[in-house]
Amino acid sequence: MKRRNTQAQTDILNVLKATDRALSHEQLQAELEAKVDRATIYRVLNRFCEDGLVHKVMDDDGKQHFAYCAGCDKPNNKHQHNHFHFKCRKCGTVECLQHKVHIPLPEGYVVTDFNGMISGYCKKCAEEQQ
Amino acid sequence: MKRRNTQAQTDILNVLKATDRALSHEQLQAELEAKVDRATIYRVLNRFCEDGLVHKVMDDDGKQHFAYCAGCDKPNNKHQHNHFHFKCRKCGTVECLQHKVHIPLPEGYVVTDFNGMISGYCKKCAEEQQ
DNA sequence: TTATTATTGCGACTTAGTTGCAATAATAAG
DNA sequence: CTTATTATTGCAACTAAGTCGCAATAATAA
Ligand SMILES: [Mn+2]
Ligand SMILES: [Mn+2]
Ligand SMILES: [Zn+2]
Ligand SMILES: [Zn+2]
Repeated sequence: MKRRNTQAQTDILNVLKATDRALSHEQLQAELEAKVDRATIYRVLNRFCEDGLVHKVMDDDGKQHFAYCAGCDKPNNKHQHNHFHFKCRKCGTVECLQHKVHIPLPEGYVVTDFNGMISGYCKKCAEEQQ
Repeated sequence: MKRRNTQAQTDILNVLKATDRALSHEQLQAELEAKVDRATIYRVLNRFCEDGLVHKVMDDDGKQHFAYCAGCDKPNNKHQHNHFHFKCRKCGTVECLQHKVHIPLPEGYVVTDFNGMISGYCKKCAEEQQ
């Protein structure tokens, strides 16, 4: 399937490019002044993931967040998402952390995906807390 | 609220104690020959999590898995779940890996939870694959 | 200009997990 | 042992996130 250029796609990609955060569907839709259908947003995001333009992270509430691939590893031309994410329980932001991880696996195991998420309170919210 | 001893609870805990894996609701229910209601299973599991008896991990399909706390860190009497998990895309098992991780966070950030999950194929399934 | 087909919008659907409420039963009190 | 208290359970209804089928739209190729 050859990809086509559409407004919805460029709008969504621009929102993602404009931040270093991983956005939930909800957050993304809020940023899109142009009304784009829910299902379309999900389809576009999944296409971006397939194309390696964006990566998806699952938070511990089971909600997916999408981030533009900027700080991702590219060892010998292979794209890897082995970095951690931090989710603030108060303000809800999910940020990509720089820190890369390599976890030793039992012999014979094959890795296809990595999902690392730490939750807590970001500096701002931790201070406001009390 | 003081806890009471019930059959459902001991059954569920026994299933979890008998394995080193993190079980989904579905997998757990399959192990329970005694019919326990879906909602009850979830409530029991969440109670166990509150009590620090069990920990919950989210897989990248947004499905939660529960494991008995055996290999969890206990620095100065504080219970921590900073280990990784491996989920096999074929057989669906989620295992707790020994490997502990400490991720450096920006100053002022406060951690409350850790969720680390690697997906791929376990040795057995990788070999069968082809 | 027309044909091809990727993409969109809409609604219906699925799946995982939660919640309200009345019934049940574990523990404490008498 | 009997009764009272209330944590726990089962059931059904509900929620929320994400997916899917399908007809309409529109980007690209011919
Ligand atoms: Mn990436
Ligand atoms: Mn633990
Ligand atoms: Zn925050
Ligand atoms: Zn396997």
